[in-house]
Amino acid sequence: MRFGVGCWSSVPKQAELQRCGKSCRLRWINYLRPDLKRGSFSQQEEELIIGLHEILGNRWSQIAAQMPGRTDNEIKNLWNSSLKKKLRQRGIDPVTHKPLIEIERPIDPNSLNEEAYNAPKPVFNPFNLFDFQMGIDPMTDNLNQYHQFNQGTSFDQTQFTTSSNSGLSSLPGLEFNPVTESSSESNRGCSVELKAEEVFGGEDVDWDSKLASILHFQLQGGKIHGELNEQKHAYEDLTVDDCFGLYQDLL
DNA sequence: AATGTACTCAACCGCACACAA
DNA sequence: TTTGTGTGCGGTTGAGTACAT
Repeated sequence: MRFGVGCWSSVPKQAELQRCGKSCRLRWINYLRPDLKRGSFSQQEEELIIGLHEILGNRWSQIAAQMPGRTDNEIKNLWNSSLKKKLRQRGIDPVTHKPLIEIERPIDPNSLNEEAYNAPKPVFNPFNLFDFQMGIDPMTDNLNQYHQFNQGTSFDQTQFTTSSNSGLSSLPGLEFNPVTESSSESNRGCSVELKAEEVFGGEDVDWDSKLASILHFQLQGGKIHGELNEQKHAYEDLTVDDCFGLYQDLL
């Protein structure tokens, strides 16, 4: 309080504490900060977390950034202890946010063998991909991502390479906010600015077109490398359902 | 009352990144 | 370019507590 939030490694020295700076920082962020909300989460807050998680995944710090007075640790604990269970009770898969009935579909004996069928399936989260694509041109740089995608393996988003953001700004319905303050960790690697009302479908948000744009964009990544050349004209004017259908076909 | 189980929450750990030297 | 340091994030752990048996 006396010297402001700054060099945490100096805090235990100044205060003569038997703690490391990292531990002091954590204690401040999760407990001592005066702007923290106390008490349990309201129903509204829980629904907001579910909505944000659907879009952001386990990016607790980014979720917390949308909820003043709540910490990432607090939200993470709530999710793991309570919200995951609530979603399952509602018949929703907490990882994909899709109905469980879609995931637990019966085995088709004419397709894959049972072992292959039961193997973990990659989860496609277009927003996750998109999050890492700020300042990236996957049309030219993310061939590796596309191959992983095409092989049905999990995505390794760390393998995205950076170059320009050409091509991104032309996508309809999407706004970009390239990060400029490198010191701001809450902004690191991220980019889609999110408002709570948008998560709940504010009137101005057209999620259908956003999703369609993102999925269309991913599929174009394949088209440009020739793998899907024969279908290249089919990607004009895709709907969300079309895109998800194509994605499933690719898997 | 004793024991087992489920749950919550603060804290720890390992890793990644930014930045300065 | 390399290395060391500081910092933040997400996954995980373990102590404490409430409740059931």
